Amino acid sequence: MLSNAAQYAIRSILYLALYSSATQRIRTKKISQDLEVPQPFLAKLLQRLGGADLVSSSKGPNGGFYLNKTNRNKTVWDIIVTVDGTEKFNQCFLGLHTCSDNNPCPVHFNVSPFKQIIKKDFKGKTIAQFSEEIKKRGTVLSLKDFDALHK
Amino acid sequence: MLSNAAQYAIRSILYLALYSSATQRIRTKKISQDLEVPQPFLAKLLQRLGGADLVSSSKGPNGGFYLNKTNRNKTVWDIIVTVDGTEKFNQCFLGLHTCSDNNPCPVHFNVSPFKQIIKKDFKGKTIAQFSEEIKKRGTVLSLKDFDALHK
DNA sequence: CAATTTTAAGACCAAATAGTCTTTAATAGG
DNA sequence: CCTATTAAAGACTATTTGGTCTTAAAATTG
Repeated sequence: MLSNAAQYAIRSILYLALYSSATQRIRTKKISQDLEVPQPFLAKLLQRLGGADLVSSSKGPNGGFYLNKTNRNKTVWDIIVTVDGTEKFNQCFLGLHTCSDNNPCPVHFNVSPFKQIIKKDFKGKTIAQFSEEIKKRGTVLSLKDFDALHK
Repeated sequence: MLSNAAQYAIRSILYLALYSSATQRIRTKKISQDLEVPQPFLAKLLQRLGGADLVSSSKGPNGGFYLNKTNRNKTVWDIIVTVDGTEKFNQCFLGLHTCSDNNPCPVHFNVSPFKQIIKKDFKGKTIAQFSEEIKKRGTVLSLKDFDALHK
């Protein structure tokens, strides 16, 4: 459903929400290792996310990426929109352009309600809230892949 | 979520379920026009579906594609598996290979239950049952795009 | 059995996504 | 102010998916 890029983006931003701050910046090398994502690809992606004001960065020694206040008030939906656009997410499961509640395809009501709920979830919660939730639920619910690795 | 090919495949097979029989075969040209799908692409796709025993065909004048008894007892899930494989469908929303109920990613419980329900729906109903349902619900619920076009 | 119509098969081309590499610019620290 | 370190920028390559085209083979009809 999401592109690799969007998946990487969401995971990176949640990672930065958990572990970075304006004074504790994180280099792409470390992020890519912890998230098991190709480093050059991630670098370019974070660059894009920077342009969309979803992450912050600074160059030079002790530079790297982090999230500021503004960044933390974005949503997962913002990330998806920036990286993949809305089209793929909203499109009919069978690819019919005319599909809607009034004019549904044969699987519309099997699929559509769920997509609405997921979308609402992703729109309604900020990155900050999301990361609080991850912390609260502990390691079981956390980004296991890199939580374990992070020191 | 599904590839174009899988979407075309599902729509084509439901179309054949509604309008074809062993004596009433349908040519790729007609199918592609009614479904608004590129004809050569569809031809190749139907060829593959034939190999997987999801559709039947015969060559020559008055030839074309149709569904036999066996074909009609397949499920939408069978189509998805044949065309796209199971991987994409079962994979974690954020792309984590370790993600599971025991070891969930941050969005696992937002997404996973829905996928299970959808999958169960698609596994549990035969093409024959599906097409009955489409007929029963009338044109409103039907494959509008081609239902309107089909004479 | 010849002509025509249709799928079968497979080589081919195009576009999107995924991923790499190299050069430049900014910044911190000695 | 020089050097090292980091992101920014953009050109480049690879892989996958989507889609086309051409030739062969099967079946029907006269």
